[in-house]
Amino acid sequence: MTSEQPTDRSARYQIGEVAELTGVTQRTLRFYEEKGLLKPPERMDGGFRLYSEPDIKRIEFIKRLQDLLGFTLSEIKEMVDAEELRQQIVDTFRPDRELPARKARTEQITDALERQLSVVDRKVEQLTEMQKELRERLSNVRRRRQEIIDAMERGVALDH
Amino acid sequence: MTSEQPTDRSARYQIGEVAELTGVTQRTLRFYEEKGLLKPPERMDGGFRLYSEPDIKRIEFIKRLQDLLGFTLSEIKEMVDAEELRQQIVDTFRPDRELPARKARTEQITDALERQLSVVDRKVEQLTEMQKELRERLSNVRRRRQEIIDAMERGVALDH
DNA sequence: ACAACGCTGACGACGCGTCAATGTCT
DNA sequence: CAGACATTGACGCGTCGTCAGCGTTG
Repeated sequence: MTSEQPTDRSARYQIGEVAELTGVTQRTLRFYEEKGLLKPPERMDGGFRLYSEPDIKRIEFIKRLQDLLGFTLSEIKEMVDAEELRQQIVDTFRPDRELPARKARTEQITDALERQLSVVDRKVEQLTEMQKELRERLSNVRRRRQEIIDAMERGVALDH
Repeated sequence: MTSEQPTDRSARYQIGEVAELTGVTQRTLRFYEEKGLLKPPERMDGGFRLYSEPDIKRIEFIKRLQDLLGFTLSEIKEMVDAEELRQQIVDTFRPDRELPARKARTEQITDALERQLSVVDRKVEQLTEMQKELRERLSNVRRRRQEIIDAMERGVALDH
C-alpha cells in the first residue's frame, strides 16, 4: 500500500523539461517567477525547481496572453492573479457560505475574460483583413512574375 | 501660375499629426528613423520633420507587422527594404530591359509575402481556437454566477 | 511676447539572451 | 568520477517612455 504524500499527487518536472514542453526558455521561467507571475515552485533538496502540471498550464496561458494578444507582463499578472482567486474559490468550496464574496469573484473573472475576448475579437478581425490584403498582393506579384518569364522566353526565342 | 516644385506634389504632415493619425508616438517615429526603418523625412527650415503620405502608409505597415504579427524591427527592416526595392522596380520601369533582375526581385517579394502570410494564417488559427476557449469559460462563469445569485435569493427568502 | 509645437540627448524600464562561476544528480 | 543538468548573479540588447533644455512657428 504505497500511500501517497499529499504533495506528490501528480508528476513533477524539472525546469529543462518544462522549457521543452512549453517552448519558453529556462531564463524566462526564472524571470516569470521573479516577477510574481509564477508561484515559486517546489524544490528538490539540492535546490532544483520542480514544476507541477498546473504550473505548466499557467505557463502556457501566460505565453498565449503575451504572444497572441500582446498584453504586457503586468497586465498578465493581474489576470493571472484573478485566475488564482478563482482557484481558491473552487478549493474553498464551503457551499452556501460567503455567497456575496463568491459572486464578487465571479464578476472579476467575467471582467477579465471579457477583456481578453474583446482583444481576441479585434485581433482576429484585423488579421483576417490582413490575410485578404496579403493574398491579393501575392497573386499580383505572381502574375507579374509570370509576365516577366513570358517576356524572357520570347526574348530567348528571338535569339534563335 | 503657381507651378509646383517636384517635391511637394502632396500634403505634408508634422510629426505630431502623424503620431495622431497612425497611433504611434513621436518618440517611436524618431526611433524608427534612427534605425533605418523610415527614410529621413524632409525638414522645414527650422528642422521640423515633414512626412508625406507614403511615409504614413509605411508607418502603418510597420506597426501592423509588429503588433499583429510580432516580427522584430530587424525582421521588419528586411521586409520594408524589399518593399523599397519593389517601389524602385515600378519606378524604373524600363520595360524589357533587365528582365532577370526584375524576376529576381519579384521572387524576393514573393518570399516575404509568403512568410508574412504563413504567420498570419498560424495566428488566425491560434486565435480562433482561443476565442472558442474563452467563450466557453465565459459562459461557464456566467452560469456559476447565476447559480450563486439564485442561492442568495433563496437565502433571503428564508430570512422572512 | 506668448503658447503650442518640435528638436536632440540622456537616462530608465521591460522582457528577456547570454555568459560565468558554482553546485546537483529524474 | 564524469557528464548532463541546474543555480544565482551580472551584464547586454531591443524597443521604446520620459524627462530636460532649448529652438521654431503649417
